[in-house]
Amino acid sequence: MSDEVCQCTVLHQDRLDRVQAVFPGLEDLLGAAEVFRLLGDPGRLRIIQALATEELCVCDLATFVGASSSAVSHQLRLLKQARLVRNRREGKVVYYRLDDGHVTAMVVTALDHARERKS
Amino acid sequence: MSDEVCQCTVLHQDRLDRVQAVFPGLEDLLGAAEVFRLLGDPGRLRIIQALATEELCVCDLATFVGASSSAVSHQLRLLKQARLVRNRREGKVVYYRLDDGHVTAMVVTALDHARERKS
DNA sequence: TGTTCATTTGAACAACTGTTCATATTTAAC
DNA sequence: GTTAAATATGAACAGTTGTTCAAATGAACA
Repeated sequence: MSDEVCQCTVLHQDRLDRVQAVFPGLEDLLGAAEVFRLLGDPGRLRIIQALATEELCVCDLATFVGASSSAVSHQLRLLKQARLVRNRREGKVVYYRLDDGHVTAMVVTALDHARERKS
Repeated sequence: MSDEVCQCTVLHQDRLDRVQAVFPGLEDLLGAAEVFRLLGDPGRLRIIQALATEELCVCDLATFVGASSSAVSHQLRLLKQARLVRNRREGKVVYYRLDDGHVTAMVVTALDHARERKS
């Protein structure tokens, strides 16, 4: 987005003031956007949804979403960086699970929205 | 993602069966992913966050996020298609607001996550 | 040590996304 | 009708993203 400003005369400055007053920190907002961005890919969301039910290894996930383990591993790395998933190693196998309940809550809400607003 | 399958011998078929059992419809999952994708852009999320507080017109939003009204209008069209925002026209001005409470709930949760997991 | 398997990582490439710019609408006021 | 203002839309372009492919870890076991 650029820094261009429209030359409207009907700007509602009072409303913008109220919006500014409750605006979260920019850092937090960017963090939230990053979480949403990661959940916004169908493949990753399928991974997340699977992990909401069971702890699974990379191979399980690759089979489940029908992708290469390399692709899944790349995605899991991103999800881990954003603290959406945790992992533990057991021998050669690495198991992944959701990091906390925030993710599940958001997925449930998004599914509700999608179901109610079906066109 | 391709259709490649890994040749693991330690697949946990029982776990995958349980995951499959509770899996939502593919259509719903794609809808949820689309919602997340739209929330995943910082500019759009800022728009959403502003609309969570006040009903605003395109010019207000353009000023607030520091973008052209054209750019904002493009984004609002996407948000409207996904039923995330509604609009009403009053003369030359079009006012936008959130469509329902789902969005606010997800944003609050994502902000919580971002705040708790700050590295 | 050498081998095998699960996973990870890096680079490159195709596909997608958001902005810009120019051009339409739509409505109100003259 | 004309003009002006707010918003919308289409095409094109730059930046980003996800996958693939090849190569590299890390761990068990003979």
